[in-house]
Amino acid sequence: MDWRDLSESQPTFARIPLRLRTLAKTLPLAPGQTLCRLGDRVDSAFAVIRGEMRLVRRDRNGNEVILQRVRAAFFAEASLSARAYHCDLVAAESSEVLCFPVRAFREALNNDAAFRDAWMSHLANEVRKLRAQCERLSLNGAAQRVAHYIESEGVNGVITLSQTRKAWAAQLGLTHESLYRTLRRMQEQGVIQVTGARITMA
Amino acid sequence: MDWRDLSESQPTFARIPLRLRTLAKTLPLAPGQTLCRLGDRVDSAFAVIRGEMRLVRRDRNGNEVILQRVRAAFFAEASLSARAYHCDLVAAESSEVLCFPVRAFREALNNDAAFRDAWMSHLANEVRKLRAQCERLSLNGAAQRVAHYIESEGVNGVITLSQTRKAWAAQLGLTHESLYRTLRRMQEQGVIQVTGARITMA
DNA sequence: CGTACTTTTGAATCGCATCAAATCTGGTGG
DNA sequence: CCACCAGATTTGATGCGATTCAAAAGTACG
Repeated sequence: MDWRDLSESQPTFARIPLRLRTLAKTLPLAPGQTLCRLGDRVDSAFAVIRGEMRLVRRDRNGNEVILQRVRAAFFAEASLSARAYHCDLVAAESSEVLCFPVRAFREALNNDAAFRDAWMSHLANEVRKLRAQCERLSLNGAAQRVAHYIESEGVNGVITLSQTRKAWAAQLGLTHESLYRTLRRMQEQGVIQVTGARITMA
Repeated sequence: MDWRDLSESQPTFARIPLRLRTLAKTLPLAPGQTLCRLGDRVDSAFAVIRGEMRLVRRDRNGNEVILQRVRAAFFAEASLSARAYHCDLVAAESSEVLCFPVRAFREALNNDAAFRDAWMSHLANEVRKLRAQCERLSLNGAAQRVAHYIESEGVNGVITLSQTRKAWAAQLGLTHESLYRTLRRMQEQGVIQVTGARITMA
């Protein structure tokens, strides 16, 4: 996963103005390395281009509470309109993060209408996806979650998975064992039809 | 819940330019009434001011799949940058919806910098809240979800609930019975301290 | 060809949902 | 002021389904 790959999954990237692009710095991070801490003054906007970043807080016993895990995406978008970061940003594994100077980022949003539109539509799209995801995760029953995923992420009851089933299971908030069994059961009952990476609601 | 209440929970409302405000229309909806359908041309941006709206799709058997439930908030934000709505918008109960002409809304975003900033920060904030919510819902164990909620939504391990516990349970993806039992157990184990609506991590 | 990872199946366990019912609460109208 | 009602809160008993641990078979890649 590099800048180029990211441009495909995150179309917003293609709209980043050249000037802002030249100001971006790629920062390699070792596993466990901290990018910044709660309370630090916001000076950069970030995107993960390789690996996984975690937004964490610590309770008074020092236990980590994971607020978010991020792969191949912008993160901490809200810090653009904040003074200080509201949590720690830590690399979960060996990762690479793209850093944009926040001042230049804000200016670009103000001056470049195309970039701004892309950014707003990126945010709105995230909101839509995340709300669907929340709705899905609050369903109980693995089968219901699978059906919801196909209906909401697929096209006309058909979906082609672009990830392993193990990763899909994690996204659905299930163990991979549960997902495998559920898919088999649903297929047996004729609710879905599985052909490789292609799944169809019957 | 009316326009005034909404302004408190949704600060974005205060930033809506006067001109756009005068163009807004309040639309009462009966339970089950459809506001618009998948494929309809986008002509309005919406906010629920009373009741509950649902964004739904139907599978080929006609079963409703709820993509989102919305109370007291903007919804279908992504339709601002779309041609057509991507799902049905239906009132779950007797509701009131604020409708903004989408053209005027887009113009306001382009011309009014303060409104635009408020809107972007609204969206970014939604993204942050929703990502935390997803992370929470993918935890298993009621106690973990409660702890996560207090750590991420509270301040320094303390939270004052502004809703009934039943509603909180729903938000956590639990039955209210589970939540009551979990709170009692956590209190017995000294993990939290409950004082009315105020809950403190020990 | 070996290694790492995914996919698949099995068995045991545990926690949450579910159903049921009692109590408590705030708000309404008599 | 009290009776009453709707909804929230609380506790109990039961069953199902997901997790967990274990292990085997399949698959991609160097």
